[in-house]
Amino acid sequence: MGRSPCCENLGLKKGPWTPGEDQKLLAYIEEFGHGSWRALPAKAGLKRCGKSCRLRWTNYLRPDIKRGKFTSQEEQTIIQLHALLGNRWSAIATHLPKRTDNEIKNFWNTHLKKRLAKMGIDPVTHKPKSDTLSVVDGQSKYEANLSHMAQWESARLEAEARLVKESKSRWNSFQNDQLSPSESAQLLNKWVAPPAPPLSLDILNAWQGFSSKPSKGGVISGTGYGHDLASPTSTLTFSENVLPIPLTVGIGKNSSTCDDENVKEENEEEDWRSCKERMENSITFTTGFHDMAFSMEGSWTPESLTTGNGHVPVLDLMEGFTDLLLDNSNNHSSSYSGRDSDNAGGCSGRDDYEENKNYWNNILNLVNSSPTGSPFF
DNA sequence: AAATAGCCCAACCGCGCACAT
DNA sequence: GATGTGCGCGGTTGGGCTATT
Repeated sequence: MGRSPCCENLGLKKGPWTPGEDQKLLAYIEEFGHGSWRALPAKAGLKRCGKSCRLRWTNYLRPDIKRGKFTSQEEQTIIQLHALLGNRWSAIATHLPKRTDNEIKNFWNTHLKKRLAKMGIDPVTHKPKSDTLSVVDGQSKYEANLSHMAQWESARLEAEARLVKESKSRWNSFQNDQLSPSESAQLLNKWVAPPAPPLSLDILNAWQGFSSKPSKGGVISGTGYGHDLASPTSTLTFSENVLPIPLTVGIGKNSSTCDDENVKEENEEEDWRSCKERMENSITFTTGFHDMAFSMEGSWTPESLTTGNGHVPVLDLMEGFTDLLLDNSNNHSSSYSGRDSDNAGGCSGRDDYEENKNYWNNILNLVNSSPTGSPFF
């Protein structure tokens, strides 16, 4: 609705923060908490708007910020989450402890995005820029399904992020209030009650259930989530364009077990061309979609995420994609030609299965170990 | 050594959501 | 229900730094 007027006030300082200003802000927040950002500058003796103070604190002064180079693990996480969530930096940041959304955004824009572009992949759609793949019914259906899944997880992650923030702010307020021990205990219980069963990706839970205990035709049991796919409250619109749809058939460094050694000498451009050719020739690309059996009205079951032969096309999509990127980031000019189009029964089918399992288990661990699980953090 | 280009990132801007009145 | 306020988010900018010419 209304625009915040705080920054329209004249006489407020803008631009880079001085060490003195940092010191004032830091000292004030350490002693009193930030409370109302709007009121903070006056109380702290700063000639800044509250918004500027909040930004300075959240992006720079906060003590729990990790600075410096992103690790390859962090890169991988960003790429994977971006493929799923798009530019929802705050949601992505909730799964990268000690990194700010701003930092992640900058890193994406200055590094990862360019890397994608260089490889001929549209960083927005995560599709090859010259998308020569024909759209068949099965694929369209699949894209729609995947879009729906991604929307779900996006909504969930947003909710998760909100929970985190609420918990944070309540804890701050709690700290600022002068309460008796019993009152404190009561409020603590109320505000930072033990979290409900860990929020995690339904898809991943489904996958975990699948990978740990394949069962026929049953919903995931024990997670508390697998059975409930009622519509999320989020009304966000998740563009299907952010989905990493066609990227990964036959790509990924881990698939190089079938590669000709000579191919490793090829440069990135050639790699991508080779990749595209293989995608275009792919058979599993379409059969995988046709065989996708899950219903958007029903539950996500381990079976619903797989094809008839137990292969998981959704996972292929993500896995090869991130591997490809990370591969490039590490200057490994290996080919990603490994997973042949007929790989359902090919040389790396079983490997793929294991890789995918590990891949998604890693993400699941990442998600489940996110700050949400901690009442205080 | 100077000029230019490109990179990087802190900070700003404007929008939209949630909530209060 | 309409309006105002506070806040958070994502996009963008601008200036410092480094590399290249």
